[in-house]
This record gives sequence, structure tokens and C-alpha cells, in this order.
Amino acid sequence: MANPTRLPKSQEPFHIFKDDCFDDSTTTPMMSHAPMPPVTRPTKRPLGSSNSNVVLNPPSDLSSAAAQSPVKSVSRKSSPRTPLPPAQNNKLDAVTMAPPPTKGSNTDSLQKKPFLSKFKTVSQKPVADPAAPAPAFGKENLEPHFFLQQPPIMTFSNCYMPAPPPPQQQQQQQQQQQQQPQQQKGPGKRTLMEAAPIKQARPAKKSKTNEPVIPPQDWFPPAVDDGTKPNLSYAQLIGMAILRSPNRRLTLAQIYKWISDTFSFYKADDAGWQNSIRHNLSLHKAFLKVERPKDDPGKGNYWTIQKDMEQQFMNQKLPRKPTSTSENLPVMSTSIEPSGPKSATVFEPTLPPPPPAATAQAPLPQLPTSQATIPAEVSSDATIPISDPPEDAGAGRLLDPDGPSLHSPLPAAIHSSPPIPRHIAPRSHTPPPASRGPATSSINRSHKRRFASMDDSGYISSLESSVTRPNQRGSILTSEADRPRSKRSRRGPDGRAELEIARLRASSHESPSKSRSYNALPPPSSSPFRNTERPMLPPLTPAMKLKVPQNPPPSASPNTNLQIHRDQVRAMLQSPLRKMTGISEEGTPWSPAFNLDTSVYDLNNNMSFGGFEATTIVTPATTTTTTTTATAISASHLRLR
DNA sequence: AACTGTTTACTGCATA
DNA sequence: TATGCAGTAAACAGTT
Repeated sequence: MANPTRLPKSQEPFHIFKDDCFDDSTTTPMMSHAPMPPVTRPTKRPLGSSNSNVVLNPPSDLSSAAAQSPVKSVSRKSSPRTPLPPAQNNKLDAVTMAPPPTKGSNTDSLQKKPFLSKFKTVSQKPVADPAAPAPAFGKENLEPHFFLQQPPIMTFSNCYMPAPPPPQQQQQQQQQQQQQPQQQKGPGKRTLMEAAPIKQARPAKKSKTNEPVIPPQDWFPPAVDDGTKPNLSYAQLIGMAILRSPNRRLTLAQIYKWISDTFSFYKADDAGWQNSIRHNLSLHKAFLKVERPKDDPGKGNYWTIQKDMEQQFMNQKLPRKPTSTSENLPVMSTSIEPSGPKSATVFEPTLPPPPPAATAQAPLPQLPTSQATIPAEVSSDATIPISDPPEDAGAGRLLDPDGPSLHSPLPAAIHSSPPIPRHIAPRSHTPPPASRGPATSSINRSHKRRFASMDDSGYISSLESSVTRPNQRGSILTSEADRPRSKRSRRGPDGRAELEIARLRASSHESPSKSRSYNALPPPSSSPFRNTERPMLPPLTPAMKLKVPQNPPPSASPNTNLQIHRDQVRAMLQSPLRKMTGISEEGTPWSPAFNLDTSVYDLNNNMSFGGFEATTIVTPATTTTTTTTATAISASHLRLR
């Protein structure tokens, strides 16, 4: 048994500053799915630390930039280092960003919750106490600001880039985003946010397709900590932690911290679960390791969630118990399978459902049109324009014992999909230590294991590891049959070889299926304009279902493609909407992208129209008056690039 | 030395 | 009963 060695060593206090970006009242949340109680703006208060030696100074220019987040467009002086590529100056960039409805006190900054979750918790963590020493999980990793008690209020508009540029641009943007904060920070201060271009340690796992819309971290319902083991798998815990962090990335230590802070069941000084966390991070395909920037010294890498997999952590699946109702959809299906009418009906009229119910959709803040349809190649960070506090400003602490959580959009009344924690799993009453085999068994196991390890290793664990790993301990390949190992080859689907295969397979059926299915999901309450109380109005335009444009035969020449596409665009431009709304070309509220400068189309001939999704995505940019036409145009436009 | 990350081994539960 | 998944423990290597 490993000794619980780590944690509280570092006394490095981390001060938590609230990002002021919410001062920027001009930015409004793209999502208004949650009936948020008026939030009084909390004053910024640093979390206390047990040790006052270190003060992470907020960026020196913080005050000057008080009203704006460093990365806000307003203050976005393009980095000298990473000038916008020409492509980014392209109007297309602006495409999807709908002018956010103004709403006061919205911010992308983390904001303290005025009142706490109504879900009561059994045990409140001391961590919440500013004065209390925060458990130090890692010296280098903990500075990040964890906002305790009060889930951050981060508006979606601030959290996401308006429209994901094409992969190439995304990359650049990503870098840019990451560098921006840097520019404004004091040189000496370590800025965790300023991730250098993130390099995927596991490139193979890179997400390939449409990027689901991930709600801001404040969207997530509070976790309930009743002191018992949460009914969440480790993977889910990790996912929750990451998703609730502003950057969607956390270091291992931060993950530890979030978990231990959030669930008292997990003690900071208990190495067991931490081992499991590490194990999960390594094992779970959804988690991606992202290299820590060179200028961000510290231990360990950042961990993010693979793009396609984020959804599964939003729908916090309940354990596979018969008791679990239909609302708890299988995890993996989320990002891919449209739930069909069911999911649509579930959310449609209401506010964005809390994650648990939010099955496959990115219920929330719907990103600008393109966001959902464009292949995302960025790391999770890239999608999150963090205007925020440097670095993982902490996954917001989930649970607030005392009050309704701001970030829990759904009124408690809606119980169709209660926040996970509500379900007190039967298991929760029997803490794992007890339920699991006692230490003795593990001892036995360890003995067994030693035996096994001597003759084991009979299987090819992976393409990579088997081949490249020089040092396979005692791995003499013996046939699987030789091994007494009972049931199955352990490495079945988990084996790396399989993973590789799966990955290859997955990459082969790229977007079409995935994106379609995903996009097919109703744009539930993504529209900020959609009011709960207000029944949905029928679309102004007939429910014109976008037909998937006929794909030209693969063999069609570029010119043919171009011609076809032009015809289609032309046809779309003549849609009823235009006539009805009298939107002029230049007056179109859609976005600059809809200028339809034909020259744009000539830029590239490599277009594919296979892509019009059968279901369009109504995004804030195209809200109310928008029709599928606009979206389609947008989509087509983007695809042309 | 401690931490981080990977991998292996095994167990138990749930499900088909 | 076979299988898959999740959890647990541990060995080991690399990094800080």
C-alpha cells in the first residue's frame, strides 16, 4: 500500500482572484438557459491559505483591465508574437458570433455564488474555509484558483470563441489565446494559463470530429457531497473536474484537489483513490494528456478531455442500476447518437437541463453555428477562450451546501434528471473500503500478482508498447491459452492494440455520422433567446428541412463541385427568409460571413458539401429570426474553407 | 524523494 | 456463464 505521501506538503498558498471579465457588461452570455438568480457581484477575495509566504499576484495590469478579461476581444491586442494569420482576418471569423444580448453582471469570470446549492451536503469541506489550509496536492499545480463554494459564473459567450476557425486557424488561435493572457501578466509570475502551444502527448487520441458544445463550467450542477462515496466513477470525477475548470484542463494535482475538495469521501491524503485517478487518466480514452508548457514549470502535464468525449461527462451517468431511469442515458452514446425525439422533448421547452439529463447534446450555450459543425481539432483548451484567470482557475467547486447553485440552471422542480448526487447510490452507503475486499485480499492479490507477473505478460498489450517498449518486464509472449487467467483476456477492448484499432476505425468514419447524429440533436435551449416561459414559436420559415445536398460524385471535378455548390448557395439565398425579412445583404444580422462574397468561394475548390447536416443548428448567431437557411449558408460557407 | 504516468493483475458487479 | 466495466493495488519508469 502506498503511503499517502503527498498532498499537504506544499504550503504554497494560492490566492484566488476572481476574474473581472464579467465587468464587461457588453458581453452577455450566449446562454441564458438557466434562470439565474440575480447575482450580486461578489467581491474578489483571495482564498486564504495557510501560508502567506506566497502570494500569487494577480496580473499587474489586472486593475487596468479590470473591466475586461485579458483575452476579451476588446483588449485583444493581437499578440505580437502571433499575429493573426490572414485567414483570421477573414470575415469568416466573425461568422457565428451573435451579438450577445446584453445582460448585466455576466462574466466569464469565475464568480462566487451568492448562495449555495440547495442540495445539502453532509460534509462540508474545510477547504471552503478560506482560512483553512488548502490541501496541497502538488506544489506546482495548485496555485490555480479554485473557486470554492461558489461556482463560477462564466458566460458562455466568454467561454468560447465565436466560431471555430478551420483547424489550421484553430491551432493558431489556440496559441494566440494562450499567449494573450501571458502578455498581460507580469513576467515573473507563472501563468498557468499561458499554455504554450499545446502538444498532444497522445496525438493519436486527438479528437477528430465535430466539436460538441460544452457548456461553461458554471453550467454544471453542483455535486452533492454527503460524505459518502459519490456515485460517480473515477472517470466521471475526473471529467467533472476538468469540465468545471475554466480551461478544461487540470493537472493531476488539481484533479486530486478538486475531487477531494468536492467530495469529502476522498481524502486528500488517501493515496488509494489517487492511484485510481491516475490509473483512469492513463486508461480512459477520453482523457488527454497535454504537455505542460515549457514556461510553466511544474510537475505533470495537464489533462483534458477529448473533444468527442466531453459529453459523456456532462451527462453524469448513474450507475448501471435498474433503478436508474431512462433519463440516464448511457454515457458513450452521448456525443454520437441522437437521442431522437426523446431528448428533444426533454429539453426543448425548458431550460437547459442539468447535465445529468443532458444526454447527448450540448444543451447549453449553443455555439455559433459553425461551432457545432466544424471539425474541431483543437485541444480542449483551445475551445475555451479563457478570459480567465490564469490557469485552471480551479474547477469550480461543485457543491454548495447552503444554497441553490447558480450554475445549476434547472430549477429543482425539474426532476426529470436530477443531479447526480441526488441519487444516493446504494453503494454510497457502503463505502468502498468496506465493500471491497479487505486489505487481506489485496495482500493475497499482491502475492498472486507477483506470481503472475513472473510468467505473465502473455498478451500483446499494445502495438506501441509491445513494440516500442524496450523493457517489458519478463514479457515472454506466451499464448493466451497458457495462461490460467480465467475469464477473458484482460486487454480485450482495453488493450492498446484494440485501442489503436478503434481509434483508426473511429477516425475513418469521421464526421458524417458523428456530426450528423450529434447535430441532429435539437438545439434545446441553446438559444439565449429562448425563454423558458415562452413557448417556442414556430419558425418563420417553413420547416424546411435541409436536404443533404446531393453530393457530387466523388469523381466530379472541382469545377463541377463548384458549380453545384454555387447553385445551391444561390438557391439558398433565395429562400423565403430573405424575402420575408427583407434582410439586405449587408444588413443581415446573421454575420459578416453572410456577405457571401463570392470571391470567398473561389478561394478554395476543395469543398465538400457532404456536410450539410440534416439538422441544422440554431445558434445564438442565428437565433430567433434565423432559419436553417442561414445556418446552412453558414455551414456551407465554412465548409468551403 | 516525491510526484507523475503507464501498465499489469486481479476482483466484483452488472448485463447479455 | 461469458463478457464488459469499474475499482483497487502495485510495479515500474520518468520527471521535478
